[in-house]
Amino acid sequence: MLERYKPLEIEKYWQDQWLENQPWKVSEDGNKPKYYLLEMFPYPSGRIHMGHVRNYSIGDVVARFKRLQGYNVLHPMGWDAFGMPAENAAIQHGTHPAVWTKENIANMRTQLKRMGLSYDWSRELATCDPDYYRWEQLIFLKMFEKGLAYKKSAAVNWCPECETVLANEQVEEECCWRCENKVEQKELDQWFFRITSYAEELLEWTGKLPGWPESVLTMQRNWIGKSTGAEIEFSVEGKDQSVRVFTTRPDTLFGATFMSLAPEHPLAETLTVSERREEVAAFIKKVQNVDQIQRSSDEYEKEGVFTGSYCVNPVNGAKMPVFLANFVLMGYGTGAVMAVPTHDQRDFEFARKYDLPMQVVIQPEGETLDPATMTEAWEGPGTMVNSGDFDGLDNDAGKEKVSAALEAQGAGQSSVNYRIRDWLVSRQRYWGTPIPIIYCKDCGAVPVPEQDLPVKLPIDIEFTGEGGSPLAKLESFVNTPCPQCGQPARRETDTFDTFIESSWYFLRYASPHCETSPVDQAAVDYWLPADQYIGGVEHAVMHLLYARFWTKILRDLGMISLDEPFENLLTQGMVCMETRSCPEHGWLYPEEVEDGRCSRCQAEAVSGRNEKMSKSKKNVIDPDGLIKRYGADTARLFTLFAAPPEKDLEWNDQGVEGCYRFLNRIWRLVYDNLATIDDVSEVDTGTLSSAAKDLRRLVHRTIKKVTEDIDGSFHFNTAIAAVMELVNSISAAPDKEAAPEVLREAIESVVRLMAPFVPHICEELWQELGYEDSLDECGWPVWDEDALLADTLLIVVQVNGKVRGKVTVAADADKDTVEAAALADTNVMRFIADKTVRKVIVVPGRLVNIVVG
RNA sequence: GCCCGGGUGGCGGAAUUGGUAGACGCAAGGGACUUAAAAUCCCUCGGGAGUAAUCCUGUACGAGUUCGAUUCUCGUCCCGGGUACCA
Repeated sequence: MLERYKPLEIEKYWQDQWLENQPWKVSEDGNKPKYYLLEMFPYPSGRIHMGHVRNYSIGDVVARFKRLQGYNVLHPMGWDAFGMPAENAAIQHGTHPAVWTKENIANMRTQLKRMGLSYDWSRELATCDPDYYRWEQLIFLKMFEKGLAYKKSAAVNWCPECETVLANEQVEEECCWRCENKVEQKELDQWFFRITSYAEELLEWTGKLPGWPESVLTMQRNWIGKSTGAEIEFSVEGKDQSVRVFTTRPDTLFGATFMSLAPEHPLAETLTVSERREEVAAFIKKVQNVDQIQRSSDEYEKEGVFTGSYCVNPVNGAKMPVFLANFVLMGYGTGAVMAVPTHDQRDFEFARKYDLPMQVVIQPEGETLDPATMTEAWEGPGTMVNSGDFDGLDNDAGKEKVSAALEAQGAGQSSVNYRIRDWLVSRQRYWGTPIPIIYCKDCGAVPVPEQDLPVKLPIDIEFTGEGGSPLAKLESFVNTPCPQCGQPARRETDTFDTFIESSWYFLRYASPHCETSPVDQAAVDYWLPADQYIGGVEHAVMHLLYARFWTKILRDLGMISLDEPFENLLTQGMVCMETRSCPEHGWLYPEEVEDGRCSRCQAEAVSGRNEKMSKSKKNVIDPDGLIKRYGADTARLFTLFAAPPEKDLEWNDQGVEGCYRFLNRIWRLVYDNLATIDDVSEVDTGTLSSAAKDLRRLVHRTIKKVTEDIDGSFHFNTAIAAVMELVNSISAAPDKEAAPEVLREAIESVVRLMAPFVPHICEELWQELGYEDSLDECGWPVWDEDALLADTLLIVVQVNGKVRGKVTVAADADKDTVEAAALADTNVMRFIADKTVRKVIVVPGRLVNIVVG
């Protein structure tokens, strides 16, 4: 055995072994329980970053741990390969997105292998591969057939200078990121998925996912945003038209004094009288330039414009002026609200500004509201007043009563509304899955016949970042005969949102090479649901909701029988770091800062916020340097030890050295004791000295702690700390050579317990300890309950809640004995001597609190 | 704005179900070994008082519940994530 730990040599040896033997290649096996461990697959941005190292180190611990526990573990890896950065690289550097992506995948695959992650690489997939996206196109066609995919008009960010659609991220302070021109909103015909049809089921199942963090479930519930209320129809005075509103407060209907419509509302134009047309048009234009987040914010100045038309309140015949208002969003409800200024704060502000009438219809208990003196709306509960037959009712009961009355009258009914909107999946970009639709001027939108799939993304294409969608300019792609009538037609040139690929890749892993359908049902039945999904908390809503949605879609298409894809979810925190910038050169990489100055111009580097490591802000650490210097085991250990997984990890590279030192300590522990423990008998628990018993107790307590820290809570940092303590104690253990069999058990336990975290060094040491089989073969250590028990316990003694002493008692001492020992402690006696003992609280095995006064 | 998290020494973090605040590691200081350096080992390490025993104080801030609060409740401040075309 070598005296020194040489990580790079060891890691190369074991990685070569793993490459050759593929020990983690799995198939369906009825003899073992299955365990599907899934980590969110990466976008191939170029190089792995610390977030990946963290995510995949966490996952690998669990995968290796479960394997050691005897599970048949599926642990796959792939690439979320479509997306905007590839196209940006093409525009900026002239590299084709396909080439750029392929190179990145090759690089990152090498990097992941260098980390010693236990993947079944035979299942690797890349979403930009036609063998993958062809199935997505098929699923889309089936959805189209069932009406779950449909087209409608929706707004996009449009840069008039570049003549291109911009993603939200490409809009900086309302301007295009490339040419800095003002961005406009433009209406386009786009494809949608009817996720709203699944809103109720998606919501209901949030109550049936006990393995998910409550915070994620709450976020999803709020995102779906179910609210119950009523839809009410208001006829327009003097016209054969009506405005439908959704309200959660039908109980306030008698207080509705005007109407507010979204500026985009289809009736906005027809309801505008000719003399107000100019003013209204100017207002609509102004609102269109403001984004929705700003529009719905509380601080945003509420503004509106009168259309000149009036509605009639169906319950009291009141004449209600119709306004367009900037805070009403077309995307929510019906895009129109009945305004009740007395009981809705936004309506209140609006009414005060435009001097509109107010009528109190809910009186809170013990108060009398008067519109003349009110300074804000009363949104709380109360008794209904000024509401005809409903006067005197509790407003909560009134909600249903009013809805019922409206229904009888034919002017409305109770209704449920969701905040969630249908999923817009069209993207006016190149690097994505082509949408398999052909437009014929006679037949309309015609699906590409199944046998013609996949519609392959053409490769011979130019990138300028200007002039609209690149695919639309490629005549050879666009022009194609109509599959129905044969006359010349045009292909859809939009591509799919890349969130679609990540909504079903975890199903494809079960049968990644299936050539007859998206998934092999038997394989999905065996492997799914994923027992554990691990990924960044930033995906709490969108990705995780879309993945749940598509699982249900595939179920309803009869392709799988699965309601939910992920049994347990671990959302890891982000890896954050301070950003730094130079006034001259913009964002700076850490290696571009020397002594707080920009390495290029020597200007002082400005420290920015601490935020998620991201390439665009250059606050990233390249894990490669770490691995080259210390090895993969140290890199893994450090990310696992630095913080518990669900917490954000603030990067600081000082702790790395300590982890490397710890691995050296383990190495030396084996090296120094190898001769002593070379040939020993079994532990005989009957004849152990008290020192040997103490060591053995700590060994078994550590096994228990590490097992529970990994299995229950993923608290790897405390698991590792426990092994560190064990190593310290073994080194310091008195007279350990006297019981070499206990020493051997202790040292072997250290190696076995660390194996999921730092596999290379542990395999190597396991071999040095004389084992020929891999650690994988010997299973996870089991603790001996009898070895855990101690003879004595340390009990803390408090007086009035403050620690005043500690006493040691026999482990089986009864309450009275413990109490007596506590009262007899000399320091404790000082504090109770001249006082009356009022109460003594004894917490068995822990503490005694003496209350005096 | 809205929704979801978080805030503990110089730093990362630990603390079972409300029961010794600061485990483990880093950094720092002191010492041993060495011609020297590296490596390793030993000691100190929240703040304050004290020779010491020990005492006071301390978990973002302000209240509350409790024999006892980092933990539970209410309010405030600050930081991070998401906000539907970044992935």
